[in-house]
Amino acid sequence: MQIHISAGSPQSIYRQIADQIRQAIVSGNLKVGDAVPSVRQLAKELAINPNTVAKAYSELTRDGILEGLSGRGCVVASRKNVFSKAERVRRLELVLDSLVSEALTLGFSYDEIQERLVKRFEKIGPE
Amino acid sequence: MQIHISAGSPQSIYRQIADQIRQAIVSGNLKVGDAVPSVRQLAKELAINPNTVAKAYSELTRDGILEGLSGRGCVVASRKNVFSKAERVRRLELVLDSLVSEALTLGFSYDEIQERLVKRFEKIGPE
Amino acid sequence: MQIHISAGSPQSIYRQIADQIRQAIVSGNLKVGDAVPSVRQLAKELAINPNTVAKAYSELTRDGILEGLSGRGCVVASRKNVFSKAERVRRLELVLDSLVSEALTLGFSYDEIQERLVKRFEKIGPE
Amino acid sequence: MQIHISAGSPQSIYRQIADQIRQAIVSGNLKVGDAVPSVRQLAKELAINPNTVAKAYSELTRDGILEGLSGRGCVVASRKNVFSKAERVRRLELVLDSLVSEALTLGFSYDEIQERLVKRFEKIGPE
DNA sequence: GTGGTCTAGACCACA
DNA sequence: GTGGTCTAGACCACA
Repeated sequence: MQIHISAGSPQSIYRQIADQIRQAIVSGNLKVGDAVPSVRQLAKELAINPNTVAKAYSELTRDGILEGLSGRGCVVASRKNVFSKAERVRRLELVLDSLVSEALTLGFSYDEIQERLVKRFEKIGPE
Repeated sequence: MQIHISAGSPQSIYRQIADQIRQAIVSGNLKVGDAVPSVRQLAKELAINPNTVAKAYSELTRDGILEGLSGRGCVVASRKNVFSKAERVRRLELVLDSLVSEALTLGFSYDEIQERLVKRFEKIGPE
Repeated sequence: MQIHISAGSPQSIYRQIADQIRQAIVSGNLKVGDAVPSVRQLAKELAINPNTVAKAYSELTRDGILEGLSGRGCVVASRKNVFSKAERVRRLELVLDSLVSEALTLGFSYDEIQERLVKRFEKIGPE
Repeated sequence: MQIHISAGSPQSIYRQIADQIRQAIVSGNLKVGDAVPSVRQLAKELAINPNTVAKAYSELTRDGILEGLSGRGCVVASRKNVFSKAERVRRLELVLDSLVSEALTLGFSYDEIQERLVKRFEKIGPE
C-alpha cells in the first residue's frame, strides 16, 4: 500500500489520502480485511501531521469503507453502500454537470474532455 | 433564467450560481448579450445575501463569461480566450479532480465514470 | 514585507495592497516561495477589516501571483502564464487607460508621460 | 470637436468624455475661450443620458478646465493649475508605479510597455 | 435603479 | 493557527 501526496495540490492532503485508499479498493489492490498503515506510521512516512491521516481514516470509517479494530489499526470493511443506487447516480450527475459546463466554457471540446479523463485514468489507474 | 440552490450541497452557494449560469450558456438558454438577473433581484429571489450573488458574478466576470455594464447590470460576454492553454488545462484538471474524487467516494469505478460521461455527451447531442 | 495604505487615495484599499505586493515581487523584495503576512496579521497591522486583505490576496491568487497553502497562509507562486496573449494585452491596455486618464487630468502632455516612464525604467535599471 | 465613446469600455462614459476634452486641450485642438458642445446636444449626438455629459462637464469645471457661461454653455477656461508641480509629479509617479508593477507581473518587458504606450499615443494623439 | 467596496462578525475546513 | 464562505448592512460611483 503506497500512498503519494502532493503539497501544492488544490486537493487537501486528507482528501488525497482518502481518495487513494478508495481507489486501491475499487481497483482491487486492497481487499476486504486487508490492513491499512497505522496513522502514526503513515504520517511519519509522508512527513505530515498525524491529525491529517486520522481525518482521512475517520472519513473512510464513517462511510463504512474502513473498520477500526480498536487498538490494532484499521482494515477494509465489507462493502455496504450507504446511498441507494439512484442517489449515487444523482450525485454523480451533479458533478458531471459541473465538469461539463466548466470545461465547455473553458473552450474544451467533448473529445478533449474525454481524452483528458482517459489520460487521468491511465496515470493513476489500477496498476 | 431560473436558478436553484440547495443548502445541503457540498458546493458553496456562489459556486452553484456560477455553475448554473455556465450551464445556461453552454445549453444555449443564455446567449451573448443576454442579461442575467440583477444582483439584488436574484439575492431576493433566492433569499440569500446580495454579496453572495455578487461573488458569483464577479468570478464569472473575471473569467470573461459575463461583462459588467456599469450601472446597468451584467450581460453574457462574447466568447473570449482569457486564459493561456496551460491555465485552461490546469483548470480542467481541477474539475476532473473533483469528479474523480467525488465518484470514488460514491463507489463508482473508472469504467462507470467514463460510461456516464459518454452518456451525458450523447444526451446533449453531437457537436 | 512592509505595506502602507493611504485612506485618501483614489485607489481602493485592496488594490493598494495587491499593487504593493506586485511591486515587492517585481523589485525582488519578495521571491518565489516567500510567505506574505497572514490575512489576519496584516489586517491588524493596517487596522482594516480582514475581508479587505483577503480580497487582495484572492485576486493575486486568481492571477497566479500568490499560492494558497491550505491552513498555512500564502506564498509567492512560481511564474506562470495564466492569461492568454490577448488577455494580457487587454489588461495592459486597462492600466495604460488609467495612466493616460490620470496624467491628462493632471495636465501632463503625452511627451511628459513618455519621458517620466523612460526615467522610471532607467531608475529600475536596464533589463 | 468630435467625441467618441465606447459602451463596453471599463472607463466610465463620463470619464471618456472628460478625458477626450482634456486631451483636445493638451493637444491644442481646443484653445482657451473655445466652446464645447452643449450638454443636451452632445447627449443627443452620443445617445446617452444628459446627466452623464453634465457629470463630465462639472468635473472639468471643478478642476478649472472649463468655465460655465451661465445659460450660454461652457468654454475652455484659462489654465490655472490646481496642484503644485511637485504634487502633480507625485501623483503621476503613483500611477506609473501601478502601471509598471502590473505590466511586469503580466510578463511584459520594458520595451513592450513603452511600445504599447507609443501606439496608444499614435492612435488617439493630436491629429 | 445598477454593481463595487468596506466593515463587523460568525462559522467552517484544514494542518 | 491558517484561509474561505456567508450574513447584514453602510456608503459610493455610475447612468
